[in-house]
Amino acid sequence: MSQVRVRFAPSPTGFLHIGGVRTALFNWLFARQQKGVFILRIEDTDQSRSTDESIQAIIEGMTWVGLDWDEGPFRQTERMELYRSHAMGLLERGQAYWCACKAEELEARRKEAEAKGLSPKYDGRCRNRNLMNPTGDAALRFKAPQEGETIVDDLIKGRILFDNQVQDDLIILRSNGYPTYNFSVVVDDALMNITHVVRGDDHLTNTPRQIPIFLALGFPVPHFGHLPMILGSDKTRLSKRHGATSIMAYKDMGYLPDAMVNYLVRLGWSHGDQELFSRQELIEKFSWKNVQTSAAVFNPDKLLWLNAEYIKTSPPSEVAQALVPLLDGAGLKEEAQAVSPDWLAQSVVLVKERAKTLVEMVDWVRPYLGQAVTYDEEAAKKFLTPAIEPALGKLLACFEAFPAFSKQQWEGAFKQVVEEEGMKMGQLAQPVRVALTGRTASPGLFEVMEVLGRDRTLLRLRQGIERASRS
RNA sequence: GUCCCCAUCGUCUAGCCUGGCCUAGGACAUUGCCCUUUCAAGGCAGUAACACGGGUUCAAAUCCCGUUGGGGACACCA
Repeated sequence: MSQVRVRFAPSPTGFLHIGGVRTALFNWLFARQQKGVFILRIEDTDQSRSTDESIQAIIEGMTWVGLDWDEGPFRQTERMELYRSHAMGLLERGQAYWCACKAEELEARRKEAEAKGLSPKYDGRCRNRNLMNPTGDAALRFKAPQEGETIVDDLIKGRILFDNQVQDDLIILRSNGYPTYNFSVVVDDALMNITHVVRGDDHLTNTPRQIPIFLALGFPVPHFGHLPMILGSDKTRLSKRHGATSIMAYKDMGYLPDAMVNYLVRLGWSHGDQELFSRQELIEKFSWKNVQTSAAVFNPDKLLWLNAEYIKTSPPSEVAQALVPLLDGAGLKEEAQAVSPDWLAQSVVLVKERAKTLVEMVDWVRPYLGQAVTYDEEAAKKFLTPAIEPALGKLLACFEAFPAFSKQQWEGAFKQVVEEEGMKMGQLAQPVRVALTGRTASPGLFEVMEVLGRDRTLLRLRQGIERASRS
C-alpha cells in the first residue's frame, strides 16, 4: 500500500480549540506510526471570517503541543486557480451547472419549505436550464447523483449507507468566484494525495456529499474516519460556557503539553486499563480499532490529575524550563533570572508533589526566591510568639555552630532542642516553618533548608526570632 | 421536519466483533482509615454502571428488532 498521507485542516476563525488539537493529534499519531506524512492545511476560503492572527494561533498551538507537520502550512486562498479549473472541468463535462438563484431567494424558499415541514434542500430549478453565466454573478452547483446510495466505510464507525435521494446539489463556486468548503476540501485532499481523511464527527454527513465529487473529478476516494465529539459537562457541544477551550489558555493555566496530549488522546481512545502514555508509546499503540464511537465529556478534574502526574514524573529541568514563563508572568522575572537553572530544577523537586499546575507551582516556589520572606500575617501571629522565642534562639545557636548545612546533623540538633524543651515536634516545627517560608504549609523543613542554604536559613531564623520577640 | 451517529459507575473507559472466565475490571472525582513536623504526595478500604422493552439462545453487557434519550448535519460557514 502506498504511503499514508493525512492532514489537519482547521479554519482560521479564532483560537485553536482543544477539539481541533485532538483531531490533529489522532492524525499525527497515525502518520508517525505509519511512517507517513502529516500535512497542515489552513482552510481560509471564508474571506469574511478568516484572520492572520488565527493562523498564527494555530501554528503556535500546534507547536506548543509538539505536533509537527511535514508539509504546509498550505493556505487555500493561495490555491484558487486549482479550484476554479477543476470546477470548470466539471461544468464542461456536464457534472455541474450555473445557478442564477439569488442567495436571498434561496434563503426564503428554504424557510418556506421548513415551515411546511419539508426538506430544506435545493429544489433544483436551475439544474436543467443550461445557463451560461453571462453576467458573472451566478453560482456553480455540483450535479449530485439522485439515485442509489453512497457508502462510507468509516475507520471508526464502520459501514454507513446514505440514500442519494436526500443529497443536495451543492454550490461549489460562489458567485464571487470562491470555492465552498465541500469543494475545496475534495480538490485539496485529492491533489495532496490524502489517503485517510480523519476529522470530527460533525463532518460525517459531509462525506456522502464529497465522495461523488471525488468520483466526478476522477480521483480515487480516500479512507474516512470520523472522531466522536468532545462535550461539556452538560453534554452539549464544548464551548466557552464550559471553561477554557483554547489550547493556549491551558498553557497559561500552567498545564504541561505532554499532560494535555495524554488527556486528549484518552478522551476517545484507550489501550486496556492504561492511563499514562509516553509519546513513543502512543505512536506504537495507537489504533483506530480502539477509538471510541460515542462522544466524550471533557473532564477538567482528570486533566488536572494528569497534569499533576506529569509535574511529578517529568524531568525536573524540563518542568523548571516550562515554569519560567509563568514566573515572569507572576512578576518574578528578576528573581527567576537571578537563579541558576539547576537551582530552579532543585526547587521544582522540592515542591512538585504539591503543585497540580505550574501556576500553583509559582506560588509554592515563591518563598524560596529572594533573601527575606514575606509572612502570611495570620501564620506569623499564631506561631511567631514570645513564648516560642527561647526555643527558636536555642535552635539558631545550634545551627550556627555548624559550618555547613547537613540534613542529618541539623535534623539531629532540631530533635535535641525539641526534647530538651519538652516539646512536641509540631510545636517547634510550625514556628520554624513560618520563619523559613512565611507560611504554615511547606515541604519538609530540612528539604526547605537545603534549598535555602545555610545563610538564608540562619537569616530567616533570626528574622523570625525578631518578629517573635516583637509581637 | 428529514438524514446520520451514539448509549457500561457522576466522568473517562475495559469487556461487545469471536455470547459462558462479568457476583461487570481500571482511572478521575468522592467517603473513611493509615502514614505524618505542616500541606501535599503515597498506601489501604468503601459508595457507585450494563437506558428501557421485546426477541434469539441451555446461556446476553455482549447478537437482532423496537422504544426512549443524547449528539450531529441539512448555508453562496468550515
